[in-house]
This record gives sequence, C-alpha cells and structure tokens, in this order.
Amino acid sequence: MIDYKALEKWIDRWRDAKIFYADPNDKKKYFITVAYPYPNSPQHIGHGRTYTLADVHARYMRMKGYNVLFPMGFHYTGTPILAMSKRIAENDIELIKTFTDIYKVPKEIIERFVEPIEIAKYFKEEIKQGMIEMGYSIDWRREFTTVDKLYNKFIEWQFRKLKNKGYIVQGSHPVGWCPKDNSPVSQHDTLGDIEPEFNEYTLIKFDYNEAKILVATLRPETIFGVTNLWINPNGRYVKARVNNEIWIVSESCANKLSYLNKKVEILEKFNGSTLINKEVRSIHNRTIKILEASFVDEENGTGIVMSVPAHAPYDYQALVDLRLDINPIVIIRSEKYNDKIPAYEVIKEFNIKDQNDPRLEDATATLYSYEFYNGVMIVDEYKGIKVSDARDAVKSTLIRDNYADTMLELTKDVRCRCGTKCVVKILNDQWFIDYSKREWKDLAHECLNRMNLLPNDIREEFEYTIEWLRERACARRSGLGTKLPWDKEWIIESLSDSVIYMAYYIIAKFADKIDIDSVDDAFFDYIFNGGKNVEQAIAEDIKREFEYFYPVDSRHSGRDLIPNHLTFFIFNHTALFEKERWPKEIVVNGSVLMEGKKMSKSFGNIIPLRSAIKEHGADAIRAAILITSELLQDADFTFDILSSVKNKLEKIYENCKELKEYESNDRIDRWLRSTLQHTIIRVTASMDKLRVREALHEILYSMDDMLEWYITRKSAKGDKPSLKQFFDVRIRLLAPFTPFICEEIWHMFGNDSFVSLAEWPNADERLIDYDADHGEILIMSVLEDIKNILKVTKIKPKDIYIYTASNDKCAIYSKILLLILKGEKNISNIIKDLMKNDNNAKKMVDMIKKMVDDILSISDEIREKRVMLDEKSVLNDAKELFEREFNASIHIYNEDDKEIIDPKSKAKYARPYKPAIYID
RNA sequence: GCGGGAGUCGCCAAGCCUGGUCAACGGCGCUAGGUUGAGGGCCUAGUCCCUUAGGGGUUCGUGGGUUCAAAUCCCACCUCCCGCACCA
Repeated sequence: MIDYKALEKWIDRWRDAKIFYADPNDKKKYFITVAYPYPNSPQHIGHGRTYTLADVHARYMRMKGYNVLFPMGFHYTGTPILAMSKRIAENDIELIKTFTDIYKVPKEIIERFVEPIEIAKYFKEEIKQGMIEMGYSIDWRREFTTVDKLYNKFIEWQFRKLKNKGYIVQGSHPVGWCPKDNSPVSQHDTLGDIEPEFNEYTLIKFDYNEAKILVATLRPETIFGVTNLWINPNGRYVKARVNNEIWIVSESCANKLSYLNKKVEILEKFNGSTLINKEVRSIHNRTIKILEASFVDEENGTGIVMSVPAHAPYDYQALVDLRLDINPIVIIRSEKYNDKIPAYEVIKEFNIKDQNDPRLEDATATLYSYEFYNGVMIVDEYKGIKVSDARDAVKSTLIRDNYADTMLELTKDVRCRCGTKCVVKILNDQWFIDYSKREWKDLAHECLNRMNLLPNDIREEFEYTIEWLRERACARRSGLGTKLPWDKEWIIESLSDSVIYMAYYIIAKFADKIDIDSVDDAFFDYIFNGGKNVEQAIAEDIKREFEYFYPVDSRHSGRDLIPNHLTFFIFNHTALFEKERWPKEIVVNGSVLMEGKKMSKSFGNIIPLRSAIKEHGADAIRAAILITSELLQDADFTFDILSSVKNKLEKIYENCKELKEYESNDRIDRWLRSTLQHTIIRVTASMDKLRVREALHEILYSMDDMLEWYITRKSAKGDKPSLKQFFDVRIRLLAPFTPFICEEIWHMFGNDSFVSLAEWPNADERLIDYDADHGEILIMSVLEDIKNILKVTKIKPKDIYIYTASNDKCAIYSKILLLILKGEKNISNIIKDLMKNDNNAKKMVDMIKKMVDDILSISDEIREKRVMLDEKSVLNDAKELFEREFNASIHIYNEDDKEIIDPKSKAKYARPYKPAIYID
C-alpha cells in the first residue's frame, strides 16, 4: 500500500526548493498559460482537466530542458459574484444551502459574503489550495487578481491603446433587460435559463380620428388582406403621445416602447371594450371595423392585431365562431392552394373545431412557413413577388411612408432571476470593441496561420469565428473590474479584460517593488513595445524579463472558449503587440463527464476536487482524467477507471521497491533494452502532440505487457530479471502525469535530485536491436499459433514439432519484402515480377500469395526493419518457455534438415516468420 | 437557419487526414481458472458467429460508388451533440 498522505511531503519539498520558480537564464524558455479561474465556487473534477493537461505539458517541457514558466492568476471581473452576494444579503436559502451543503463553506464565513470581494477571496484561496494539492508546477510568485490596482492600470493601458487604434466604438444595442435590477439579462440571469431572444414586429398604423391605432405583426405583407382588427375587450389600453404622434396601444406596450428609444407620454387609459365596433381607416383608405377577440394578448406586441382571415387560421376561425359575414381577401397564391382560401383549407386539414383548439398553433405555423417559401403575391403593387422577398419590401416601404414603425419584442416570456418580467431595452451609449474591422481580421488570420493548434482540427472553427465576430460590448454598468478610463460610469467586462493578461504575469512578480501611483501608459509602452525610457528603474528589469519570456508558447483552455476568449486573445495580441510577441500555440480540450453524464448540480454528481484528492490522492485523479480520451473528446471520469489507475500505480510502486539488479545480456535482455528505446520514441512523439491518452497507455499498459513478457521469458530459463533501467525510464516517462509517486520512487532509487527536474529519457539508437525485436515477435507468434491449435483441437500435447522455413523460401520472402518496400503492393504484379526472374517461384505460387499477405499484414515500421532470422536458433532460445507453457517435448527443425522428423509431412507448410507446427 | 463536430464489436474509446498493420489498440465491465484466510488486488485465458490444425464467415449509422484491396476515399441519406454573443 502507498501512504498517499505521506506523498504530500513533496508539495513542501518542491516549494522549499523553489523548483517551479522561473526566472530568465541561459536556457531556452517555454511559457505556458491556462485560462485563469473565476472564483465563485470551488473547483471540481471537471475543472481539473485543463489545468492538469497544462501542468503535464509544463512538466514535460521542463524535463525536456526548457526553462518553463507556468503562472496562475484569478479572474475577479464580472457580475456573477456580485449577484451572489446580493442574494446572500437577501438571505436566499437555496444559495446558502449550496454554500453550506455542497461547497462546505463554514457558516461564519458565509456571513461575510454580503461583500462580493469576500466571496472571490474565499474561493480563490480554495482553488489555489486545490491546485497546490494537485501538484501543479506553478510559479506562485506571479499570482494576481484582476481587481489589483496595478492590473487596473494595465487594463486601462490596453483600452486606451485600443481606442487610439480606433478599435473602440460607441453605439446603440438591444439587450434583454430587467426593469427592476436595471441591468441586462442573458441566459444565466433568467429563471429556467431561458435565452432572451427577440423578434422585430412591424407596427402598422391605422387612422382613428386624430390618433393612430397600432397593430403588431410579423407578416407586414398581409396588410393587403386585412378585413378587420381584433382587440381584447378586457385589456387595458392607452392613448399616448409617442414621439410626435398620438398612438393607441396596450398599456404594457406603452411601457415597453419607453425602453426602445421612444418618448412616451400617457394621455388616457381605457378598456379594450371601448373600441369595439369602432371604425378605422387602413393605409389603402379602406374602412374596417375593430372587433373583439379573446385570443388577443395585451402583453404581446401592441395588444391589437389585424385580421387576415384568408391567410391566418386564427382569424378565419374567429370569423366562423362569431358568425361574421366578412369575406376573406386572398393576396397570396401558391401551388397547393391555388384559388382556394388557404386558411380555410388548413383548418379543414387539421380538423380544427373552434378558436380554442390547440392545433390552431400547428395549423398556423404550417401555413405561414409554406406560404413564406412557396407563396407569390397577387396584389397589384407586388404582383409575382415571392412572399419571402415581399415581406421586407412591404415593411421598408411602409416605414418610409410613415405608415409603420417597428418594435423589438421578446419571443418568449422571460423572467429575471428576481422574478420580474423582462423587456427589450436599447442601450444607447454602449461601448464596443470593434472586431468587424477588416484589417484587424486580417491580422488575426495572419496570427492564426503562424500558430500551432492542438489538435489542428479546430483551425476551421477559429477561421470562422474571426470572420463572424463583430462589435462586441466591452463594458457594463455593474460588477467587479476595471473602470473604463475615459468614462468611469462603465466597468470593463470580463471577456474584454482577460485577453492579454499573460503579459501581466511578467509584471506581477515585481508588483510590490513598483510605485503603482506613478505607473502610466508610458510604463507599459516601454516594457511591451520599446517605448521611451521611463523613470522607474524597475521597468528595466521587467522589460528584460518580458523580452525573455514573451510570447506565450502554449495557451491552454477548454474548447468552449474558441468562439470568444481564445479568438479575442488572438485579436488583441495582434492589435497590441509586435509580431514576434504573438502567441505561438493554442491547445484546447473537451470537457469532463462524470460516469457518462454531464456534471450538474441537479444530477448531484459534482465532486469537489479537494475532497477527491483527499480520498484518492492527486496522482490517480490526474491520470484518470487524462487516460480516457484524447484532447478534443469529452473525457468520461469513472471511479472504475480511477481505482484501476490507482492499482496500476501501486503495482509500479511495489515493483520498484523490490528491484534488484543482475548482470545479463541474453537475447531477451537485448530485446527489453531495444523495446524500451522504441517506447521512448513513441511516448515522446505522443507527448509532442499532447496525445496524452496514447502516452499514458504506452507507459501504464504497454510497458506492463513488456514487463510480463520479459519476466516470463527470464523465469522460463530460471534467470533473474534485470529491470533497473526499465523502471528508471518508466518513472521519468510517468513523472509529468503522476509526479508525487514518481518523486517518491525516484528517491527510493537513490537519486537526490527531483524527478520533476530529471532529464526526459532519450532514445539510444545503439541499443535498438532488430534481431532481438523480430526474434521475440517470432516466438510470440509461434506461441500464439500453438495455443490456437490446441484450442481448436482440444488435444493434450505430448510432442510439439516446429519446422522453420527452408532457405529457398527465405530467399523468395526477401525478394517479396523488397518489392513491397519499393511500393509494389499489388499481388498479381508481385507474382508476375517474381516468375520472370526466379525459377523457384514458379513452383510455389500459393506460397508466395501467402507470404505477400503475411508481409502486408505487418505494420510499416516492422516491415521496414524486417530481418531474416536464424529462426531455429531463436526458437531454441525459447524452448524452455514452450516446454513449460505446454508441458510437452519440443522439437525444432529446419525444413532443410537432413535428420528431420516429420511424421505428418507438415514441414512443407512452413513460411518465414510462420513455422509449420505439428502436435502429437 | 448559420457554423462546428460525432455515429466503431456490452460501455468508454483509438483508428479515418497519409486505403493493405483491422475481427479492428486499449481500458472498463463480464465469464472461467490461478494466487489469497475469504473479499479486494494481482496473474492467465475468453468475451461478433462458426470451427477437433494455426482456419472461415459477417461486421465499423444506412444505401450506392471508386479500387486488386475501404472503418479509412467519393456521392446521397438518416440520427445525435455543441456554439450562435455582451455571459463567465
């Protein structure tokens, strides 16, 4: 058993030896960063993936000899923490329960959470401890938060710089809005997490005395088919001065208009019934009546709608129900409905009973979408125009001629977390970062093209995002963060103040030596872009360090940040830094599932990282998160795998404990050393692409198979194993993944340096021994074949005869091998080729076919290195193994042998690497 | 709708770019045997179907096609997942 608690001592040893502090030196540098956490909750296993991956990367590069800088900061910027503290102040039971029961926050600390900064501080510490306990090789001297005074200055510099370049613009912008909180709402601010989406209604004006009655519609083209208006008799309506006209709309509509840049002054309130049977004049000078209809919703649009019975099933059905003698006016023709009244046809089709029939909804949707794509206008002004085109044309004409206006309306009933019904608000002086600028996009593309992406599959997603991005609001009215330097009413929002902070890690190390009050833009310009020299002497040191460590060599993050943060990161670097400081690589990873399910509070399957570490140790968790899938896939974390990994590690530990060294240089020792070199080459290649699953498989499983085979072969001969070098390499390969246990074993081996700083194994070409490699392949496959035969025949062997192929066959085999290596893989061509030059070949066409198959069915690398073995002596080396395995006498001959014993004439079937076998 | 991605032998999941290494890596689970005081762990074998000689058959969402050869390339279709903004 391993004492996991005891392994934690390495945390202190690493810290005391300061081995993860990175300062400029003569070595090549490697700068790795990960998206810093937002401290509004403790970390769970899912968070662990990105950070662990980055740490593995950092540790790997460190062992490869790089001077690796891996820093960490904390992102306090944003509104969620603010909202949380508000809810705490309001004594929100649900949230308090989450804190006490799930996050295990002590009661007396929760009381402090009415102060938002206290929440951030608490969870920051929590998260930091988790990172330390996970063994992340972070240089903690560079820690900072985004509300630090110096960071604020840094962000101010960034924004003034962007503004000077013309990348910051001001404009108006519609948002979902909570009238009570006076703040924008997005999906996670709403009850039920409903995304606030809006439609643009066309408001068509109908003359009513000196006033205008406004109806809201999504189908302005149907104005030509209007027969009457509908109003809810119980609804509350108002007459109001809107801008310079008198409008009649529902009271709720008047309220909503006031958020949409309209000046609204209520003049009079009344019930809908007042207007019933009144007449209005349509834009075509037709006089139509206002009729009552209960289906009209005063909360939606203007609370008044126009009736187009020919094309709107609701309207048609209402006329039927009310037995009104009004003729529908058909204005759209389509193939399906031809000269008929479409609404009537659809009602028949759906078998609608009355106005309250729920199927009316479907009937409406069906007809609307059919006519939109297939309908053609038949009214004079728009004759022959498709509905899909006519809609916009009619709308803009109406607006131009002041017959209509527009209004944004939420598509669904959206409520803020506080319970208030949301509206659409147009923000007028909103600040944006203008990612739509062509020359900026070009720079971003250029940066992307120079960049390495892991995995490369995501490149297209970036390309698309760069094109798709446009103006992005970069400031809000509330939340923690940095104030917009030229407009202190605004706070820079979180996705905008986190795009170039990697550069700030360089400065953070010096923060307490800097006279913050005297820091100005020139200070940052000097450090980052070689501007004029500045007063502060420390700037010189920082500048030197910046020039050493920047650019970022590898940026890690979850793939969900591609459409925003990671692309902003690219954009902003190209705007603010010289080309040689542009980032070099982005690595993205998928998320983590818990036992196949998404992690969520409602599933109750969120496991806090720190308690998982306590229970299972950091090593097993690190490996279990990374072993199940490659980068982009979602990783499935399961306890079965966790414990399996844990056992694997324990076994390695036990093996290492018992390790003794014996001198020996058998065929099998040569094989082990040779295979070890192949393993090093493969694992290194995997690591270079951060194919961590592949690497871990190799180290944990394939190396176990090697070990088993080696021991089996050794013990069959009664020899002692010699495994010191094997484990020396294995522990170093494993060290980036499971640093604690590797550090322990490393020291157990008598090393007094840290494995965390040990040299990554280098393959020694001289130890690669193809004769040994292929010899063992032969032995394994013969073993396999015999087992197969025994399995099918179910006989108990007394004598086993093995016949290796004749010299003639080996000669042909070599020729075939050569042909295939030259690229000829077509069987019939190969046979033709051989027949031309070789008389022997003619006699063994069948044999040749099989050999071609044999050769084609081995991997390229094995094929290229295929050597012709003295198979008889190789197999003799494993004779004891066969005897022990099958409990039988083993007789090995070459087909050509004079004294051969071949009772069933099997020898003739022998092929190179496929000896014939006879079992008695 | 726009964009990205995925469908592989119980589950998870490699492979697909660069066709032959593919009945298809590996893990988990399951079955049997060994070890152990039992259990766990560990080890061995098996885990699509058939097979008394190392073999054969049918498989990689569906249907076509290209090729001596396709999970892999091409075409069409079906299903599923994710993102679409001012939010971390």
